[in-house]
Order: sequence, then C-alpha cells, then structure tokens
Amino acid sequence: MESTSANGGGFLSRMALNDNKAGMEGLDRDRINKIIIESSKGSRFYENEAKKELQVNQRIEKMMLQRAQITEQQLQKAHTQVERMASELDISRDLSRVIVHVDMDAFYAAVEMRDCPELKDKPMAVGSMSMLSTSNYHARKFGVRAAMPGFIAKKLCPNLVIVPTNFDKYRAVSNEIREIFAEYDPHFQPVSLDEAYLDFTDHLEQRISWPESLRTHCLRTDITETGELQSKVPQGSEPCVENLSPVLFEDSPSTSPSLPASGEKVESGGGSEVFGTCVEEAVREMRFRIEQKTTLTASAGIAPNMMLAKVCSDINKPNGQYRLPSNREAVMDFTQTLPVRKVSGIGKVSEKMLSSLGITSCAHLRQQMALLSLMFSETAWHHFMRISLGLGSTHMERDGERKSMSTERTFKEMSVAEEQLSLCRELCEDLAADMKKEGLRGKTVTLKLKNVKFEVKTRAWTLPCAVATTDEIFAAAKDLLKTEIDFVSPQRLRLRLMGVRISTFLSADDKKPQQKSIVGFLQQGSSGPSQGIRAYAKKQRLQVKSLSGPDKGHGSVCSGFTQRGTDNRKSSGSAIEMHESAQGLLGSSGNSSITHVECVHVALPEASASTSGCAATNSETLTCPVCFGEVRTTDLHVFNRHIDQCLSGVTTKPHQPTDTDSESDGDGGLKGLTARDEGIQEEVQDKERQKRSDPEEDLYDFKMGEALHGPSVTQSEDTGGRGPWERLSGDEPLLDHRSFRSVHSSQKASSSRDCDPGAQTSHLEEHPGHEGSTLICPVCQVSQNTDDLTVFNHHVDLCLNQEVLHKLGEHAPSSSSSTVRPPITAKKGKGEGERGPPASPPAKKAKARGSQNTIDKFFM
DNA sequence: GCGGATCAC
DNA sequence: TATGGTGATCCGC
Repeated sequence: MESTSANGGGFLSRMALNDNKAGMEGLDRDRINKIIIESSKGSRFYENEAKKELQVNQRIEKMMLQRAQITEQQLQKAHTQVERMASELDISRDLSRVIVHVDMDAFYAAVEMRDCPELKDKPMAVGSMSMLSTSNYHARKFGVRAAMPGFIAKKLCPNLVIVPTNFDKYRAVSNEIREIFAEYDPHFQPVSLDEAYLDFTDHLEQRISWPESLRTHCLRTDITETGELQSKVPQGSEPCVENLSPVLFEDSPSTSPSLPASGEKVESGGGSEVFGTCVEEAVREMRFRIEQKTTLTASAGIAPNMMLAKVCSDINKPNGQYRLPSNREAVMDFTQTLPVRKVSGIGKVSEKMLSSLGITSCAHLRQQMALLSLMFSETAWHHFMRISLGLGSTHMERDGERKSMSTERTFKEMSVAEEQLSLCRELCEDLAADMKKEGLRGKTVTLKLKNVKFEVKTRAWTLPCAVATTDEIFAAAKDLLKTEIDFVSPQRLRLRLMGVRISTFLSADDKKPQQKSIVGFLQQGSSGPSQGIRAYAKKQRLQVKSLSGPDKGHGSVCSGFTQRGTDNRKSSGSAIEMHESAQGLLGSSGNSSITHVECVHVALPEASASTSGCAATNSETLTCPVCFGEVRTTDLHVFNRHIDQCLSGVTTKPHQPTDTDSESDGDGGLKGLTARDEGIQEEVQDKERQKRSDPEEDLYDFKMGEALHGPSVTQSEDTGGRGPWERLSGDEPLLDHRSFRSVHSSQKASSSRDCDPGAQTSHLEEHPGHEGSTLICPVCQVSQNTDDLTVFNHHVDLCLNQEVLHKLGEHAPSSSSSTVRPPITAKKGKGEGERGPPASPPAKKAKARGSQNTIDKFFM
C-alpha cells in the first residue's frame, strides 16, 4: 500500500536534488531528479533510502492522526501559553550584538581551481566517483552538488572533472583565513574548515575611532606563472576580481569586496584600499583581505544573532554579503518569508514533517506554534518558537570539550570474520593514534557496522575505566564485533562499513590524578580474580540469540514491536506513542514480569584475551570495583571501607564530567524534530518480502540478528522493511502531565498481536532450542539451549565468574535481579533491550551489612 | 548508558 | 562498479 502522505507517488524526496544551496536556482529539477532516481533505482542504497522514506512517511501519518485528536479547547489553551512565552522571548530579545557568519565559496573546489587554472572554466567537483564533497558553480548548473556520488554527477554532467580531495591543502588555507578571522574576533567560532561565526561588536566599537591607516589594506602582489611580479590593482572603476578569483562567478549577485558599501565613500587608489568604519565596510574589508591572502572568495551574513547570520551569508553567495539590520521590524519581516529549510538544524526530514502540517515558512511556524507545542517535545517547539521569532544565539560558544572521537571506513563487501577483526584492529590503531595526539582517554567504545544493505547498527560498551591504547580499545571493539559475528554464525556479517568510536572522556578533573583502578591493580598480580571484574563488565554484552538461528522459515514474524530510537520529543508528542507502546506491545501496563523467555547467547570471547580492563597507573586514587567511583585514598583500609559501603548498598556515583552546557541554542542543532516513528506496518513487510528473493542473501542480514526478535523471528521472513533493529519496548511510561497528549491510537492493538508476550513465550516453548542435544552447565546446573560448545563454554565461563561475584556479596539475599542469573536462562527485564542486564555493579544489589567484603575477597 | 535517527559540513 | 567521514544531539528505552 502506498503511503498516503506527501510524496506518495513513489518519488523519493530524500534522494531528490537538494537545491537549497546557492548556485542551484532555476535548474530543471525534474530532469535532474529523473536522472538521479534512475541512476539509483534498484540499488541496495536506493532500497534502503526507500525504506527510510517509508518510515518517515509513517511518522507523518502518525502525526496527522495525532493532530486530528487535538481539540479546539486544547489548542486554545496552548495558544495562550505559547503567546505568553512568545512575548517573554520578544521582550528579552537581544539586538545588541553584531554577529557575522563567514563562509568560503565552494571552498574545496575553489582551492583546486586556484591551484589548477585549467579547471577554471570547467565544471568540476572535488571527491570521487563514489562521493563528491563539493562542486564549483559551473557544475552546480547541471545539478551537481555536494554529497552526490560522482558517477551520478557524471550522468548529469558528462564533462565534469572530478578532482580528489586534498585536505592538507584545505587545512592550510583554512589556517590562513582563521588568522584573519582572529583579527576581528579573537574568540571566533569555527564551524568547519571554511566557515565561522564572528562577533564583530567589539571590533566595531574600536574601529569607529580608528585612523584610516588602520583601515587601509594593500592589494596583493603576486608572482605569476611566468615568474613576473604582478600587482593586482583594480582597473578603473571595475575591480579586477576575475584575476584574483579562480572562478567562478560570472553572474554573481553580489558586491565584490573591492566595491565599497553604498553610503560610505571610500578612496581607492594605488596599491591599496581604504575601508570605512561601519559593519558592512568592516566585513567587506575582512573578505577583501581573505581574497588578497588566499585568492579565494568568501561570503558573509551580518545579523543580530547566529541563526540569522547564517541564513544571511547564503543570500548573496558567492562572493557577497548581506546585512540584516538590528531592529525588531527588520528581523520579523525577514523571518516572515524565510523558508524553514534555510534554518540550520532543520533538515529534510523535519522539513517534510513540517510541510505536512502546512508549514514551510517561519511565518507559518509562528502561526502554528500552538499546534506545534502540542505535537512536539518541549525542546523542539521551543526551538521552533525561537526560529519563528528570529531569535538565535548571540554569543560565541567557548569551544567545548570534545565528546567523542571516531574513525570509520567504507569498503567493498567484507564477510570473512578474520578480515573483519583485522580491520577492526586497524581502526583501533588509527583511533588510538588520534587519541594519543589529543591525550584523551575514554570509557565508552562503540562499534559501528553497516551491512551491504546499508543498514547501520551500533554496539557500545562502557568500560569501568578510561582507555586509550590500541590494545585497550581493540579488546572492547573486538568483543563487540565478535559478539555480532557469533550472533549470526554460521552465517556471516556482510559489511560495507566499520567504525570505532570512543566517548565518555575523562574530564579535566579526572585527568590530573591519574587513576589507579582496582582492575589494573589486580591484573598486575594475578589473572584469577580480575577475570571476575572483566566478566562482569562483559555481562553487559550478553546477547539473546535466536533459537531458530540459521534455519529458516519457522515461527512468526514479530511485527508489533515498536521501532526504537526514532526521534521523539521529550514531554510532548510522546504521550501518544507511549500509550501505544504500552498497549500494543506489552499488552498490560505495569506488567514488569517476563515478556520473553529467551535463550541467551553468551558471547564472551575468550575471557583471558581481553585486555579491556584498566591499565593501572598511578597513585592518589583507587577505583572502586563496585561503584567504579574514584576513591581518593591509597590506604587500603580506607578503600576497603568504601567497598564495604558499596556492597551494603551505599552507592557512590562515579565522577561525571562537568557539564559545561551553556544554553543549547538553535544553532546547537536540534535533531529530528518529528513526532514518533512507530514500527513499520505489515504492508511494508510484504512488499519487502516480495522484493527480496535474492538468492545470494543466504549470508547474514542484520535484521536477523536483532536479539529481541528472539526465537520468533525467522530469517527468511524478516528481511524486509520491518524494522531491522527493532526491539521490545519497555513498560508503560508515565503519561505526560498534559493529559490531552495521550491520544489513543487503535492501530497498535492489532499490530501487536504477534508480539503478545504470551505468544512469545508459548512460541518459545514450542521451539525449545535447537532440535539437538542440550548441555547442562556444571555450575548452575541449568540445561542450556545450545549445542554450540563455544556458546556453552561462554556460559560456563560466566557462571564461574558470577560465583566469584556471589562470594563477594555472600550474605546478600539472592532474590535480587536477573543480573546474577545464569545468562542463558536469564529473563529479559523490561526495557533492558537485547543487551541483557545493564552493567550495574553486582555488589550493588548484594547486601552485606557488617560483613567484611573487602578487596581481599577478590583474591580468594 | 544504549541504539537509532537526524543534522551539519 | 559505484552513495563518505566526523561529531553532535535528541529521544525512548
């Protein structure tokens, strides 16, 4: 069934030409889109895009349903609130700053053209046949633009010259322009190599009293190719920009920096030019200097805040500037006609969702705020509100600390585990090298995989302490990867991309006293006890393995699972889905009991090989093995007391990096401003099923590996569009305090049939594992639903480790949680997803009041 | 804390 | 033949 929402005609709006950017006006969009779609059709990429588009369409449909439930009364009430807030915001509007956004024109392409004059007259792009980074303005006339694969660009423009990227060069040029930026605002905020925000306010204050000499800048003298010294002086009244600029812009709408802003007389003569004292002159001067220094042109926007400045820099691009006056009327007039898509942070998905509500301009945004406040989260509608009022950040953000570092690589299909592991190590090496450069250590290692169908999944593991070296990172990444590999075995992961990311960095505070971790401490001594810790940490990675494993075709497809991770907003817009989730998924709310009885696949790689523990180092502090917090002591007695406390339930929070979050502003990026995306409908599945008769698809497909599909998922059936990474949703959340948001949707009830917990359980009972032998764990005495010795050994391994942990909390009531339950028989608690129990320290639940649960126990 | 999705460049 | 890499954020779980 075709989607009923916009673009339901099978046209992929997400793949269509994005002519949002400068230089793309007046193109034959239809023709270009036709070529783009036809070049892609049938490819796996296309199929994936189609799937994503469908998901977005479904979200929109849900949103429309939600809107239909909103009553006039609710709208009225919301309107009152919204208007009150709007006037508060309006009153506090800050128009005192002069913010400038500078953006180099077609930066990479311009650099390449500068360095290779033959390219000047040709349509060219920087990148490869697979992907273009940017294109020059000649090429843009053909519809060739950034983020387009080169082979498609070639179809649009057969004469296109594609030049490989040379980042070192761009970085060097970037440094040059940044030197200039710094002269106007030492605290300028770079966005990328070619883009920055500057606060000109202070500069202008001083500039007003500057003598002409300080506002005079020499024209560049240059060595020509023939070695002749050439002074590039404008000839007559027509500045000789062409000589300087490598391109581009025969029909540039804008003023060259060499042309004075109207209203300010400027003398121009000899080898220099004098600039005035007003904002526009100052910005023009900056652009002039950039051009003189680099032979590249920049465009700029001048406005009272960053959001507006960014929009303004695009208006007279290339090689131009635009100033939005700093008064309320001008700002409001400006935003009236401003398309929402022009605002940074509103991408194609948000645009489409807003558009389905009839909102395309900021004026619409303003008009529909009451509705939006009912349908989107607080974060989202507050953001919309600010946009609609033309508000934005007015101060340069201090360059915050980095929050993550990653490296990823795309390659030709790779499905051999050994190669995958080897690549993983390489990535870890690269990452470790980068980490070293910045002296970072992080605790969370995330593996990213993209299969040949372009489906992406990430798997993360937060270690007890920060790591940095190749071996440390790889130990974690490898385990994550192996888990995925084991999980689908004997099939293979068919990968096209792998990435490793590290995050949760130590804060500055943490760094100074390098920590001494108990793990490292233990590792130095013996191998025994420390394994308990490692195994514990690894428990987080317990995976549920589908009992049906590789054999296909039995069981039902669980189609009612809500898709997780779709973007939704916190307090609003979510009530409806929450309700649906609760009703459709779990059947009865508040039922915290078992939703699945599942077979847990313990995918512990050889325990001894892991070096994910902490490399112990230094004095000052010790890391508690229970709460993982830092204990500022070197006295083992003190430390033991702390551990005792932890074991008796007094938890200590590990130090958190200080959150320096200043106001997250519009420019900060509000991602995905959409209502919730529910699971995909059955029709989609059917469609996908039909499509998918590819005989080579015997290798592993991510979807099958979704742990939560558990026993009921079948391989051949569920390769369709039906949420590849679906998981079971949690229990019924609290409804939003605004009860009118808890709109009920009836759809869920029917689609949840297949996922009814009871059904799951009984289904499992019908298929109690492989129809083969079962093995009994010598430790927990529970028979294991596997005949895979590796799996079984992992289980035993874990059981043994858990025994150690049990000893640790000897006197604790064993009632507690599934965390200590032998893995294979573990039940999945609600909301814990497929990853098994969270890594709450085992002893947290162990109550051992009065007992001596000291560090010594680790050695017993 | 995890994982998916969105966004920018 | 062929559709990127890096970093950030939001949100539900």
